[in-house]
Amino acid sequence: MATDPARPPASDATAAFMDLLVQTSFDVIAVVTRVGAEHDLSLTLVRMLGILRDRTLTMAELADYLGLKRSTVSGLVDRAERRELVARRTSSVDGRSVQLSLSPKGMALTNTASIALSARLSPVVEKLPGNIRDACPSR
Amino acid sequence: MATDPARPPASDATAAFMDLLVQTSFDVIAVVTRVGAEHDLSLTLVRMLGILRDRTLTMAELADYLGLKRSTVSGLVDRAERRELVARRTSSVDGRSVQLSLSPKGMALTNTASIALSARLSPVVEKLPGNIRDACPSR
DNA sequence: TATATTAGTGCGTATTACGAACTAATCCAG
DNA sequence: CTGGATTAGTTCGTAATACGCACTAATATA
Repeated sequence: MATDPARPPASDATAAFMDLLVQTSFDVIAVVTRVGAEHDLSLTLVRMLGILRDRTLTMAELADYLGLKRSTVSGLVDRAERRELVARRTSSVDGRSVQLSLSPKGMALTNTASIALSARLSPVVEKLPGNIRDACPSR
Repeated sequence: MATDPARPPASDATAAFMDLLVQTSFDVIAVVTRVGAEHDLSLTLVRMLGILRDRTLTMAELADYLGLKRSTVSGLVDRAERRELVARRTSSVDGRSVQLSLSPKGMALTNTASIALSARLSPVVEKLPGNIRDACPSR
């Protein structure tokens, strides 16, 4: 779960903040990965569903969002489509491009996983130093 | 651990904070992945080097740190060893177990990548809302 | 209209990850 | 002190992820 909080030169406070940022990020991603796995979703699939939650995108756009190559996304969408989480629809405007969107099933799964995630994330938030946690807008 | 009794219950604002946390984490991991890739290191390899930076571990211990199975770590270490980033040494205490440590080459690469990472992380920090960024020391 | 360009797909390969089966070393009961 | 259980790691087979390259089909442009 964790690269270690290797103590950086104590003089550089910015480096310490960076370390906290990286460490926290690894923790968060570990939680996302675990919650995803409990719903049979890889980290990449979680990201994909999260992105498609509010939009309809072409393959190329999705690849850009994910920072992946089109051939990679093609296979990703293949598997998601086989599981009926997303649907491909040929664009009516451009016969080459594909409009991707969440299926009802995909939407439901995304919502379920998202709720589970919030619950599991609180321990990570609790671990944050007070001054950062205080920036949490709930007060 | 214990929630401050004066603190109001979780709200939409907390959910927004969680979203920021997850989004920022994905951004950070993306940077780590990219910087890693520039040094021919996968995200998992980066984590592994980060962990081994300050310690010597057995395969089982490393697997625990990474949250991976031993068989997975075995292959990971195989490839890292082939690249002479880490060294396996049979424990003198227990003939079954292996002591893993960074090689000089692995240590050098870890330091190089770590410096590159700090530089590349600032844009992510810049993107944070002001009140959280203000919690960054030295600012 | 002929030729680029663009959108996606399919293929071969490497890495990452898992579980199950295996080997070797150590531990422990009797 | 010996033989069965445990423990540490490895190996193997499989699936998902990711890449680059070569390809098809559709659109754009010269």
